[in-house]
Order: sequence, then C-alpha cells, then structure tokens
Amino acid sequence: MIRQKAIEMVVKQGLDGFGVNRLAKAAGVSPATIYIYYKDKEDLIFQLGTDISKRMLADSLQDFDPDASFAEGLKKQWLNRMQFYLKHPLEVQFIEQIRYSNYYEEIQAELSKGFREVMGKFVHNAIERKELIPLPFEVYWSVAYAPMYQLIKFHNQGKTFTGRKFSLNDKTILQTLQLVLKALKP
Amino acid sequence: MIRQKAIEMVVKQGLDGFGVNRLAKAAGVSPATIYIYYKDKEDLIFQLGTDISKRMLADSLQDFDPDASFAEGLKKQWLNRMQFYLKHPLEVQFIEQIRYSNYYEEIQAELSKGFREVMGKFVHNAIERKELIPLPFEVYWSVAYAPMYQLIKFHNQGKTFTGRKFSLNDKTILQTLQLVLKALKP
DNA sequence: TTTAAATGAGCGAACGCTCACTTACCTTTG
DNA sequence: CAAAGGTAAGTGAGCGTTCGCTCATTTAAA
Repeated sequence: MIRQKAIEMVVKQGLDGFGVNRLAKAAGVSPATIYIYYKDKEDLIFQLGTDISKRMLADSLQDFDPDASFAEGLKKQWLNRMQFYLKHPLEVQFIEQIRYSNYYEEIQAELSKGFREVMGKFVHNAIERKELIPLPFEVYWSVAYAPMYQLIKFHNQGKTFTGRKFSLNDKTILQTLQLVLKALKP
Repeated sequence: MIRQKAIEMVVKQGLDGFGVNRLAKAAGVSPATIYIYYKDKEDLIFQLGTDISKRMLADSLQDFDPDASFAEGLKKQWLNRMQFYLKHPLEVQFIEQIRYSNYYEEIQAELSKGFREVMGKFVHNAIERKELIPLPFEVYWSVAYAPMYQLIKFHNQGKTFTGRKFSLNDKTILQTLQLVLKALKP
C-alpha cells in the first residue's frame, strides 16, 4: 500500500507534492510505519526507483536474443518497452518524474552494471554483420531510442506542445521504428 | 540577482531543494523583496520558465528561413539550439528541471501560440518539394529532434549511463544530424 | 513631502522524523 | 491447555525545523 500510494502521489503531484506525512495518510498507516521499511525519504524514493528500473530493464530484454538480426532485435526492444508502459503506466511516469531529479544519479549507477554486456554484444554483432553503421555509443543511443521515448512522453502527457491530442498505437510505433532502422542501416 | 540565483539553485539542488527563504539569503535580499516582483513561488518559476523558453525558441529560429531546403533548415535549427546551450547552459538545465514538473504545462500553453505557424510552413514546404516523408507530427518530431535533445542531455550530465564520459562537439552533432536526415528523406 | 523599494521579524502550516507504547501472533512453560 | 513471555509490526502524539508568505517599518531617491 505504501509503495502503490507513493508512486501515485509522485506521478500526480510531482516530487515536491510528495511528503512522508501525506503518504502515511494516503496509505492509511502511521508515519512511523513508513520508517520501519525505509531508512528515510530519500531511501524510499531510491528503492522505488531502482525496483521499477530493474523491472523495466529486465522486461525490455525479455525474449531478446543478442544474436538476432539488428532490425529484429531493436524491434523486440522497442515493443518490450512499449508493452511495459501499457502494463505499468504509473511506474513509467514515476521514473520520468525522478529521472531529472537529483535522486536518479545513484539509481543509474545501480543499474548500469549488467546492462553494458548484453547491449554491447548485440551492437557488436550488428556492426560485424554490416547491419548497423559503426557509431559512438551516444550517437547510436540518441538515434535508436530517443525517438521512442519521445513518443512515450507524448503519450503520457496525452497531447503534444501544439495542443494536438495524441495516443500511441502500433502503427505509429512501427512507422517510427522503420525510420530509425533506415537511419542506422549502412 | 534573484533571477540568477533562482536558476542556479534549481539547477544545482533541484526543484525540491529550492525555497523562497533560501533564495532570499543566496541573493542577498529579504524574503519580502522577492514578493515585490513575483506574486508567489509558482509565479516566480512560471515567469523564469516562460522567459527562458521564449528566448530559447526565438534563438532557435534565428536566421532560420522557412523556405530553405529541409536539410539546411533542420541543420540551422539544430545548430541554433546547440549554440543556445553553449551560451546559456544553466538556463537549459533549468528548463530540463522544470520540464517534468507540474509547472511546465502552463508554460507550454504560453509558448505554443506563435510556434505552430513557422514550423508548419517549413515542414509543409519540405514535403511538397519531396525532401521529407509525409509523417504524423509526433513521428516527425520524435525522429527529427529527440536525438538532439538526448545528446544535450548526455552532455549536461557529463556522462552516459554506462559511466562513459561525454562532451558534445561539432563532429558528433553533425554525424547525428546526417542520420536523422537520412531517416526523414523519401 | 511624497513615493516606491526594501527590510527583518515572525506568523501558521507543513515538513521529516522519533519514541514510548500497543497490538497480534507465536513459543515456551508448569 | 491456559498462562506467561517473546517478538515483530504498527501506532499516534509531537519534536525541532523549515516552509511560503505578510506587515509594520525604514530607507533613499524624486
């Protein structure tokens, strides 16, 4: 209950609107109870953040084969991430909220341990097979994944900054993916 | 002084670390002085946000010709934005901080008024000349600009999530831009 | 003498957090 | 097999501090 309400509060009211006393009231427990499970407020957010991030990462690599073709592998990753969003929209928005806060740096450090290997192998394979242009990691990441996250962001806020309503669907995802694949193919 | 210190505080300590009393002390004025110029805390952040965003938008369209070729036009926009970052890194980071807070929605509403026309014409021209694939606005935006913002984000945090150090340079920018142009060309 | 700008003390409310205490359930005992 | 004791979980009042914000007053320029 504490977990769930904490996520809801951060998503709905932002990090500043989130407080321990208020969380206690929302979860129907005493403030003291929260401190049985979490060292302090920072620890609470850190634990929620790492737990969710780990599950996001694990899910995004589900049924992912580092030896698959680049187009197939990237598509699998995109769809996995999208599916995670559909199943856990609040968790994704929670991560979005804390991603730009000062809490996130440690969370990322906690995550990146097992991450590099899997992704490194996949990219290395793709380059060797001439399915992917050799690129600095940052360039590759910016082109391969940033568009997808932008789509999720549009979807989350329900509209674009021009005021247009927006809701994500398979056709839009795959259309964007095709453009990205075209950009990255030699 | 209030403006400058407010920006510094939000960038360095995040939105939660930012408070009126602390800002007053940092700026060397009384808390009451702040309320002469700003209605309340929300108004302060809103005014800073809109001011900066407006200057960012204006600068990104500097010397921009909606009738230029798509490749040239997009390059101009990218470079303008990059240049704004180099000149005003704190302001950009400030916007990043509040972009995911609950303050930003109104700011965006304030901005999007004059924005749609200029951009609309540019994109329309490019499609007519067959320099750009016709796309839903969200797909276009996600592919055309999200990679650039991701590069800025990497630069801002000084490293990627794999721990690698990263600093933005012209070669990286133009390399990424080339990939994006390739994706969007018919 | 007027007026706008700035001040510092301090308000009530909310903050993160603690502690002495109760509750509920399990184990050990005579 | 009830009584006693132990343990982990949870409580509510409330602490010291900081929050956003105000107001009677002072300062300085017009």
